Amino acid sequence: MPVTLKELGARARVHPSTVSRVANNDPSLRIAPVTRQRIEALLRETEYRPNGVARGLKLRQTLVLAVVIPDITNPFFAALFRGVEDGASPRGYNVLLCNTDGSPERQRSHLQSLHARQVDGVILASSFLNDPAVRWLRHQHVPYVLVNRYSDEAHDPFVGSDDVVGGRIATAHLAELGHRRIGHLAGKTTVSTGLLRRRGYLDALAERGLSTDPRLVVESGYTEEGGARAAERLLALDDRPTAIFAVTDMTAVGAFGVARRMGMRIPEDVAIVGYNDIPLASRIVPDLTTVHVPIHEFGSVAARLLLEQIQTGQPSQRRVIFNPELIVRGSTAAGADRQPRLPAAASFTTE
Amino acid sequence: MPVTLKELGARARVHPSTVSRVANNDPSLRIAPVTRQRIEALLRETEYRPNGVARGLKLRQTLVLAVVIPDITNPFFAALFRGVEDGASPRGYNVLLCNTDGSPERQRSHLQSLHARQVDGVILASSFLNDPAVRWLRHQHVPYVLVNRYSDEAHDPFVGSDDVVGGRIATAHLAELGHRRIGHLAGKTTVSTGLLRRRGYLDALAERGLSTDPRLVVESGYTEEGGARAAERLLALDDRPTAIFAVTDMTAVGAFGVARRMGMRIPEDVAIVGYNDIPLASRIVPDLTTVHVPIHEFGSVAARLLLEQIQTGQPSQRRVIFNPELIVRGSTAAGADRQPRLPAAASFTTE
DNA sequence: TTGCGTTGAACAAACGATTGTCCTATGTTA
DNA sequence: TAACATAGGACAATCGTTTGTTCAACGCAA
Repeated sequence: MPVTLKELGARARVHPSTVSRVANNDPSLRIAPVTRQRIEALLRETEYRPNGVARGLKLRQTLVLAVVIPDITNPFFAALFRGVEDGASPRGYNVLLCNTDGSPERQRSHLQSLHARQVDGVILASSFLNDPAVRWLRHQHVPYVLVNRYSDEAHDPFVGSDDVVGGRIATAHLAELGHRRIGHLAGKTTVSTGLLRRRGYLDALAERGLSTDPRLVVESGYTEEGGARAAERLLALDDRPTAIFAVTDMTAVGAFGVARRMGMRIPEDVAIVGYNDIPLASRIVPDLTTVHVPIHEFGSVAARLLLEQIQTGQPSQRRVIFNPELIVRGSTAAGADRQPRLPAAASFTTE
Repeated sequence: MPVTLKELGARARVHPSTVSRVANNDPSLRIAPVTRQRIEALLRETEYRPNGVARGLKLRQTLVLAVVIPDITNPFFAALFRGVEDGASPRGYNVLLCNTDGSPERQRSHLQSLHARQVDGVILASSFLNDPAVRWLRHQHVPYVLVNRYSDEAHDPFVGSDDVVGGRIATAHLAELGHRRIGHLAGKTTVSTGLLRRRGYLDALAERGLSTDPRLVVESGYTEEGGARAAERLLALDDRPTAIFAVTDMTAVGAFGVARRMGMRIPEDVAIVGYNDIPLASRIVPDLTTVHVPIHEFGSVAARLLLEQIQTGQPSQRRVIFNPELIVRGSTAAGADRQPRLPAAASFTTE
């Protein structure tokens, strides 16, 4: 058992509250220097650390945040988590991690549990459009920040990229290369990234007067497996696309596997573009053309926004939107120069 | 503010303790059916959830575990974490995640913070040989399980693979292929995996009477970057190795990059074997021959061992050692059949 | 009517820390 | 010398639950 204030009080022959005041350097405490030294010696000797649970109960602050994501084995979320921890840890916070596997039910149950645990705030990267769980957080006055996906436009603090622009530049790139039939692995329409990147895709096609054959847009979800299933459908079409824009890098990786199994060459038989620029994207062969977003910063900025709300006690509505940036690699350009990407200027807008 | 027992007591016109007993279904409670129903209705209506912090203080159990690892962006640790969460979450536990980046100082500071927070147990996958932090955990009576790396042979509950055997089969494989000069990216001698896999490497060479040129063994650490630096040294030798056994897949990936930059072909100019069989291993080109271990199970078994200790209140010394298994892929065998790996029988020994 | 067993709860003491208030002894000033 | 400051801490309430103990009221038997 760790030592308590009561024990220390007994050993120093003072009241526990006095030990507490010395430990916390309470300026309102007037104390004889000799007594203070006796107590301080004892604190050092016993390596006293206040019981965080008791402290949490009294102060109503646990110094714990939570990150809720679909799946930590997806490199995107691993990088995101690091960003959060790197932002929160120096301020004395520890971070809980909850995986939902994309299930609203598991998400809800995790959030309830986190609320009962009195976590100081939640970073949610698994929200749906019009998500009742988000409304519930708001209603319970749990400080929170949405990341990557949002729920209700402009109502929640949010960190992410401009998905419409991202979807557009990805698709435009394929069009510029001369592709006329461009398929889309579209995530889910119940998720903002799915809806918006698809919108960007459609915008780019419309701007160029290209066909928007509905069969070229297939819901894929966000897993490699889902990407594979959707890519199979796309590539099984009679008039199959010569290029594919995948809603995320992991779905693109799923498509890679399918194309390879079908004996198709990338990019000669089918060009592929992903989204997010996870580390894996530059290591597969051919390396993946993708839309770069600053994943680690998503996390650290979200942590900052969350801590701000916690400190002020005020819910915020700040939205930090990063500009996505196309990274051209081998999956679209056969002999693509392998130019090293310059570190992006921290270009973003905040509203 | 969530509703409290006191408020509910007032509303139901009973003492808060009575509400608590109804909520917890205390069998020692004798209560009039009508009163019980009134309280139960109120509990449902308000969706009462006991304050976890207060509960933790009283019950001395927080239902929080912690996982301490070097870096979650390393896919090995991401899979490990999923295993832990999948084992712990169904039992009502939440899991804190702490990254140390391999720094003993950060590890120590995280463990102290976790202890002050009264976490119920710790899963530690970043320990060193003879680690003072592990002794400290033992001394503080914090339930813990070491994973992948151990600190003091046979003293701690542990889940991992037989690293000597793993190192041996990896090296033996290269020797069987005819390689005479086999290099080793050796991790760190301060870490059990580094020491033991190196021992396996040396054993395999000795058994075949092959040279054990000390220049062929280079400390690499466990990051991709570290693997790259070490591989550079190895491949810069006049009589450079024709094959390399890397202590982990990530160091092998570092070596891949270097070999590629030096214009060497894998496996023709240099064959490479990794360790762990992370998902990435089968996706790079050529795909990586490696030593398979059940990463997700490492995590879930560790969670089980930890919860056992917590329930019994007794520290355990159980060690679960999985048999590693060689997966031959393209990084050692030019035309390697791409045979799908059969799911490994759950072969392991427990001591 | 007294006594006793039940029923149906209330009471109170923790868990460990924080913090506003109060108290006593010692000086100091008028 | 009386009144008053001040120094140096002690006291006690509180955060929300849990759980051993107590207690009033009632019914029933002797």
